[in-house]
Amino acid sequence: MMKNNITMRDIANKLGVSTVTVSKALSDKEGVSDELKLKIKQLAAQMGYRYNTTAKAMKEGLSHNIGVIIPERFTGLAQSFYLIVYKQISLLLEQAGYFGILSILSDQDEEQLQIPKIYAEKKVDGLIILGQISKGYIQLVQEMDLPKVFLDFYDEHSDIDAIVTDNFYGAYELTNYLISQGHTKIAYVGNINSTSSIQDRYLGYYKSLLEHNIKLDENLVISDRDERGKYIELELPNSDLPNSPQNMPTAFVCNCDQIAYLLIQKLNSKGYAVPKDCSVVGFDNDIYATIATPHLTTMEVNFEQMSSIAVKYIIDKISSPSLKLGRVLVQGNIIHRDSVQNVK
Amino acid sequence: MMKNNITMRDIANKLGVSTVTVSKALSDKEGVSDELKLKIKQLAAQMGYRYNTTAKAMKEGLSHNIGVIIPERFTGLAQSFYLIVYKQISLLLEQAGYFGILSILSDQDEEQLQIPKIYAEKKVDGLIILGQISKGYIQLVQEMDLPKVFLDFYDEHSDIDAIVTDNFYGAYELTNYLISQGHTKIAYVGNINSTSSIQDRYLGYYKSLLEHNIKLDENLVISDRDERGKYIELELPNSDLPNSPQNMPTAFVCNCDQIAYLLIQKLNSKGYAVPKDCSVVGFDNDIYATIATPHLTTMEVNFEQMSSIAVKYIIDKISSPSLKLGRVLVQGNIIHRDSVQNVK
DNA sequence: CTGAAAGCGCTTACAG
DNA sequence: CTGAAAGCGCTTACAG
Repeated sequence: MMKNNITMRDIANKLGVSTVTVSKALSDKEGVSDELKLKIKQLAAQMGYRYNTTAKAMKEGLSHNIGVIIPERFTGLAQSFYLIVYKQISLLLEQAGYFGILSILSDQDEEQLQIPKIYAEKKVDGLIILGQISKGYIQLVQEMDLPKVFLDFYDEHSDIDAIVTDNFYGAYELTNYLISQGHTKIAYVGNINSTSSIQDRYLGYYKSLLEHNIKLDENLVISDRDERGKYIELELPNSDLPNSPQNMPTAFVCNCDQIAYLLIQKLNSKGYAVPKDCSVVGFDNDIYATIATPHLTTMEVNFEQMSSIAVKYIIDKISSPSLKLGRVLVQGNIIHRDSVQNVK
Repeated sequence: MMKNNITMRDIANKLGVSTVTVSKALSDKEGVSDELKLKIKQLAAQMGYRYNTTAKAMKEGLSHNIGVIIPERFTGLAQSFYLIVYKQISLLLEQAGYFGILSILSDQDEEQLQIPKIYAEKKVDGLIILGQISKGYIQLVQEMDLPKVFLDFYDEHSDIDAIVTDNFYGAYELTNYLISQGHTKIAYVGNINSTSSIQDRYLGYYKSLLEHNIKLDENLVISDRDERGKYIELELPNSDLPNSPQNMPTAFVCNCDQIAYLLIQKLNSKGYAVPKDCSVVGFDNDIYATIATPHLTTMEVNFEQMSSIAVKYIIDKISSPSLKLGRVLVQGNIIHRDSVQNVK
């Protein structure tokens, strides 16, 4: 293959200087006269010189790439939210002089504990894991010899640093808000054994009930997905008795906007209007929040801040491996829309 | 910074052989006895050796990265479709031994003809440009010294290879279908000067009209966005006369599903029901197709095939720079749903 | 079957 | 202010 690469050597030869001088001039280091520096820069531009990052990487032993691993199940047409977060991360990385490499983790690779190529081939200096992975895979990641951080989930049994939205407090606030609007019979929708987020949101909901002396009713905890994360048909309490609204909750705390969206469809199909008959709140403030009719009152997750902390941390950790972050909780923000009715 | 890197040197030293032998053994090359080869592989695994791609990249002058440039305006919450395509591309690249680096092109960088970092720093061996860029930027890309391909748009004035869906034929088919259902007064929705896709879809619509001896009515060509791509309020024909349905088209060919979705809302707000009063077809089969009520009859774009051609081509082109692809048209596929009424 | 030498394009540490 | 030497971790071409 023909290559017409311009290197520092070429510039040096043309000017009768050494590559050392060219290197110093191009990176604005001391030890070259201003005059020569200018001449070198001009010639470089004129010759179409491009800096070879690979050589630098070789020298430093650092690729200046950060890997972002996302489990495939979180990247479908309907759930492209993490891809938007990835975009954000890649932008922030670039501003910091790094580049992101996306690695989609298939269900199969996750199950078979397949080591990601980006790690096995030393493609990256650090890893951001975006989206809950299995226990086994967490352990695999933990043994990897580079800085890593979990984003949007954590694991209580490993000490990998994690950045999550304040799920607990968010659901707590949302439930408090429903109660302030006069609701007392409030359901929670989500499989509370499937991810740490869903579980923590559930606990926040529960805390709010406790504080208001409302007894937790297990019949009002409605699962939304199987253990593999696949959505299942929602079962309304008393769904076999469509005409007994007195047994229905007056409000639903959904673990995410998409489920809130699906729940509303289900409620409508059973003859319940939202928010007239039932109030519904979501979580995430993603695209489903404004696709739903009515638009959802929900908890906005501050992904920009979360991404920004993740990027800053992972880069800092490359130069200071002893850095510890622990578990960072990023506060969300209630967005008031039209899915909650005041029943006082 | 402490580094505990295992290199081929370390393995070689432990075994009292040369790095050449280790290199050959690990990459299954000839010239090492099977016995020694096995011993080397075992020791490598045991020592936790990871292959250093950067060294290989240095040697070959090839990074084994492919850059994917997406203009920022195509990556919003509501339009994350290209990010899903990016995911697909990154998966295909990984299968082929490459990695994708996403580079989001901001409006500002596009306007100021800022050279992408991934190019200036020789981070990538090839470039996939996903989504229409400005004329000026096309020229900048054209001058770049590496293989590149346009995905989902093309430019008639440059000879960069391009892979697009068959917009022309797709809109032609969709319009034919509407006519077969008895429609004759058919509008087109889209700014026909904004992108090659919208323009070609318009021309396909027009060809169908011509073939059926239906006169093109310029009042039925409705713009949907300004020259910067920002959506504008849709103006229905005769929208000032809400009660004169006799002047309304009975069908609308929309340049994309999102606009079809917005159009339906607009129609509803003016008192027109879809598909009872007006039929609507979309294009893309993206998330808006099933968010809309009714669900849209639309043209499914075969992005999997398009991505796969793009990846294959760019990789082939790295080893055979003289390769030419021209403009590849990938056929779409009509998806029949509920937004078209037979009016015969 | 095995290995010494050279080189990919930079940078660092040192000498002048 | 300027540059010769060495080295980052591999691979290729050649010699034995």
